[in-house]
Amino acid sequence: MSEVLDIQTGKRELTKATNRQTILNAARVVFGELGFDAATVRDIIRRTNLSVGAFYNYYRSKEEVFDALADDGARRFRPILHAQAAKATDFESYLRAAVRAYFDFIAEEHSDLAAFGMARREVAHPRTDTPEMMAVYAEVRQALADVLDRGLAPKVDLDYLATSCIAVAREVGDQMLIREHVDVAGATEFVVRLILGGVRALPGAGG
Amino acid sequence: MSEVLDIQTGKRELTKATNRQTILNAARVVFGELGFDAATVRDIIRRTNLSVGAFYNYYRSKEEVFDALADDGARRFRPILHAQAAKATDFESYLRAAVRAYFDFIAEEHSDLAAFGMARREVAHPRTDTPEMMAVYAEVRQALADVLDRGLAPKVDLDYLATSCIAVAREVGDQMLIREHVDVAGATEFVVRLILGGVRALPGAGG
Amino acid sequence: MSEVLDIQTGKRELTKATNRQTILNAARVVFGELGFDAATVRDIIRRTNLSVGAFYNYYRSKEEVFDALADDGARRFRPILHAQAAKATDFESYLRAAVRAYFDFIAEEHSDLAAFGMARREVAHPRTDTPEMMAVYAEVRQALADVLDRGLAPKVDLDYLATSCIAVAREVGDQMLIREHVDVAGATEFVVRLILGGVRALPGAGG
Amino acid sequence: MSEVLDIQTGKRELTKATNRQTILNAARVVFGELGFDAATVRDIIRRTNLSVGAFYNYYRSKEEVFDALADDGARRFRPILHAQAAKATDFESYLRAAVRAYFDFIAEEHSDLAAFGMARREVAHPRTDTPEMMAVYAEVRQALADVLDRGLAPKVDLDYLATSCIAVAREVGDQMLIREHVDVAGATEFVVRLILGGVRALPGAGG
DNA sequence: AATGAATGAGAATTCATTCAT
DNA sequence: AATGAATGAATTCTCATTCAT
Repeated sequence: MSEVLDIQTGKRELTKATNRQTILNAARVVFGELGFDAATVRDIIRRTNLSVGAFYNYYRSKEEVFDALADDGARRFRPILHAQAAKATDFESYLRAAVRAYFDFIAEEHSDLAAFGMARREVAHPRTDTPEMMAVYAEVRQALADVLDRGLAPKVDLDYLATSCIAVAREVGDQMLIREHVDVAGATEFVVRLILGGVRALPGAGG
Repeated sequence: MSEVLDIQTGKRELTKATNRQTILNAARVVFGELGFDAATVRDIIRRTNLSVGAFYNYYRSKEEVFDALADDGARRFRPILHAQAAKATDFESYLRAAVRAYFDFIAEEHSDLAAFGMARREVAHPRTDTPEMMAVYAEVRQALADVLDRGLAPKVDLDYLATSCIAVAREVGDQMLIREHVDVAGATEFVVRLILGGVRALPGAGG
Repeated sequence: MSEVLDIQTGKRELTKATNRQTILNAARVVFGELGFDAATVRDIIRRTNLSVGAFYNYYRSKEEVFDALADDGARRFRPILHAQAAKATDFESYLRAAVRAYFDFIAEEHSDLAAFGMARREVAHPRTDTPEMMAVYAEVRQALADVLDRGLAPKVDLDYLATSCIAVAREVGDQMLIREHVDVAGATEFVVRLILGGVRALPGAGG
Repeated sequence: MSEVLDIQTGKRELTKATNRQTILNAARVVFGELGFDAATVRDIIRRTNLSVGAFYNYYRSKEEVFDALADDGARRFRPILHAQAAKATDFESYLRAAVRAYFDFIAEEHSDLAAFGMARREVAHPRTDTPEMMAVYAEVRQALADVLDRGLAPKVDLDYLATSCIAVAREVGDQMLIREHVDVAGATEFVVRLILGGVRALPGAGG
């Protein structure tokens, strides 16, 4: 009987995990399309087979899914980023690895969503920041700051630079995803060259 | 009768044009603080001497003020941008002029808002973009794209580049405004060098 | 024109006052029938010509109407009670005056409601305490305690006695209202005799 | 299988009857604390080892537990009351016996609840009546009415009187329970004297 | 025009009850 | 029987927009 229970419990647990993820996926799309404020809980559950009540079985509030989304993204991306960072020997290799990891991450994310039959629609008042991505930005920002902090002359404005790198990666990443053929390698190369060239041109930079 | 009222109340009756502008100013502040969704019409009129009813005499909807604000920004910024562009002789001088114009614009905007005594309150999910600024981004993006289109080797990915330039200017601009001393010249220099250096490093770029 | 405005304003103010009272009256009935928890805002506004929105124009929450109701009752009954108390020379005359005032008050209240075409229905889980009445009880309790405090031997348990008097007046009052012919004089006489006789029989009481 | 479970878990499986009682006990506490409306089924089962599903195996609805609780109280109290009534020879002895039995009952009930470690939390609109106690009131009311009906002159208003007696017993009972030292004898004496004295003073009463 | 109360659709959230396991 | 996730109607409250004055 305990075996039977295990199987039953196993099914239950599986369903629960699946539902949690289903809601999270739907929320990612909806927040991405509409932004936090405009997105309603009903918008989210409409994209699932679940009921309003089920939503609240899994998340205590709209805010909580939002946060869970951020956690989810950060949790999945952080190890990837760290692994790449460990292998890097200089700024260029770090930058290339980080950007590549980020583009791979969002490309995979993107195709996951696409597999769900979800197309990113254009919206009247665009808010493309998923909390997930915001968490990823924070990660990248910190890592960049760490590396830049060690390798660059003190005259470089670190905040400006970190923020610029993030911004470029983010925007080019979005552009990349919009295109028919998602070319991760090409986008990575573009960003790396642009940033490296730019950094070398900054006053006080080693180059 | 309005004359009678003027005399009685002792203050000049606001003209129609003035009222439109009053609402627009209030809306700029409120949308900047709360974003489109969270901002309510009552939030806006609370910052004026007008009534909800008056709001709807001047604008047909909340959305319409939002759009009007965007138009207003674009309309005010376009001549500035064009004037700078006219003086520019090469990509560097154009870039510097455009970025400088943009930073001047947002710095002025910023001090206007500050003059309203706005203590930017904590907001759950902060939105710093007024529709006005968003419109300005669009202007700059277009101008940059035009110039880049003419001046660069065909191999450069124009979308990526324009997008990157805007992103950098926008993010550095936000950083600049956050700081105690708003240093337009310094921020401009940073952005120009970064982008120029980066562009030169791109494959197919002239040099 | 100011005259016109006055009239208009006058009408406006009148409507507002009327609406406030309308909601209060409806709330009195609904809370009386269903109790605070079971009563819904929609139950209340259903008994008026107003909309949900109007409810929230006048009261910020369900709780606020509840409190307003208590205030209203206390505010209207307190002066009546005090006037009667002032004329009283001994415990009997005070008691009679107070009980009479209370019965007059609830009888009038009752006929007001009846005039609105509202009949007190029986309910599954009876909650007859209107916040209004609760406030009145508090008033009476205090007054009784004051009088008893002065006139009775210290051995009498004041809390028990005050509470008992209130309870008797309250319950007999409810019975009185249920009957076809509302006989305020008869009910008053019953209560006064019962309590007076009872008090004299208590140990330590003067009688 | 339940045997297997018993052995495995090391505790005796609760029988159906026990479960019913467990739920009833939990419900008594919860309804006492929160009242019918505010109490949720989950509040009730949270105080047991059972599940929501089990709740509905034993009772068809929240309302049904409420009623069962009332039945339970009435059923437990009726024999006590009747036993006392049997011994009574006149109105005074009956009254004393009935009041005493009632106070004993609620005192016991009260200490049961206290034994649950219940720190009667602050509740917005406190409800001290369990349905059980309400049923007991009804019992007493009926018994009193029966006796009064036989023993008093026809001029006495029976409804008023029965209602008054109940009201006094109920309120004094509540007061009694609030106090540090629960003095059943003292409270009984107070109520009996008050009512007896009062009854004798009524017009048409024998005394 | 200006006013601000009225409207009511729609949002987030709760909870009694059902039902698959 | 027991379990607890799923359901969705119902609740409180908000706010863009309308409209009588």
